[in-house]
Amino acid sequence: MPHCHTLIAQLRRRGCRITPQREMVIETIAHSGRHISAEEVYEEVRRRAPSMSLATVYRTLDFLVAEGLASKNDLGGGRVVYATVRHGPHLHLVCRRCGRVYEVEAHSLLEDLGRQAQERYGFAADLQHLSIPGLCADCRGDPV
Amino acid sequence: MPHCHTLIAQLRRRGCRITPQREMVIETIAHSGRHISAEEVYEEVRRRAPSMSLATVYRTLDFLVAEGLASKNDLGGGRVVYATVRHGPHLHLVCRRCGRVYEVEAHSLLEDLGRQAQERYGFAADLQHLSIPGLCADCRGDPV
DNA sequence: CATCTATTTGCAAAAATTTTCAGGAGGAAA
DNA sequence: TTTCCTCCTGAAAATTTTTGCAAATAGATG
Repeated sequence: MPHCHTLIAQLRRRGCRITPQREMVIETIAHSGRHISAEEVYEEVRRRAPSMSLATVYRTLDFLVAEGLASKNDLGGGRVVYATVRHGPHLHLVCRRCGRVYEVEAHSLLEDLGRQAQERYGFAADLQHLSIPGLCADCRGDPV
Repeated sequence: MPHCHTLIAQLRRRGCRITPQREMVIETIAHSGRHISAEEVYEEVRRRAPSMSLATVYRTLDFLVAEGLASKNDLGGGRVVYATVRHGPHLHLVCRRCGRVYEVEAHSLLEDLGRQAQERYGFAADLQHLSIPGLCADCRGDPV
């Protein structure tokens, strides 16, 4: 089953309304297979439905994030991207100087972190696309 | 030495220019002792310097984040807050449903995570104000 | 299939954030 | 202290994101 269908099925199961607009946004993010900006989603969706408004794209993206089916990552410099939750937990190491994003595998520590958050605070952490700011190797060597 | 002086001294050491505007923004965040929005910083700063522009507040905040002296946290629902890096590493567990933010102590796992990022990827993670999205205990019990 | 109602949408206006650009000033060097 | 160069600032414009509201509609029910 395609990824977008899985997501839509989940929403149905929760009793959320599935509108053509929502489907298109979901399909667009899911099919892109990468992190994509609101503007890109909008452009893509407009090809199929020129009447679709940008506001709806934003609202749908927020909706998906609130439902835990998509992640929102602020990469700095006005770059805000979304992606569906799909792969296993992994990290985005976002360099606060050059803005590069290093996507790295989740290791056991991440899982431990999630387990601890659950056990200690009853908090179900979304670790699918966790962003961590910092300084990358290149920028550390070039501090000025 | 007051916290804001420490921050300013660090910037000087790095060769950054210290302007009155930057000092005021730094003092405002540092003295607030909490997470504060750009708008709040602006209002506070304007009392002392009515000519200060909002654009400068935004630029200065971005600058501080890029320098690693402040953190920027998107709490969802249009709430974006800043804080100076001060305490040891700690987590913000941000509920994606109700928006509440639970500030919890850093545990050893967080330090391990930072160490691994450093060792494996040469990435110096900022763990002072790490935000993790998820679902809080209350909202898990009330999924609809 | 027709009806009903809470949700969702599009549009337009508002709010938030970033950029542009012409001065203005921090601070290194003389 | 004065000069100079680069970076910083204010103001306005541009861009991005959110919101209010009337109209439209998904999905439950009869």
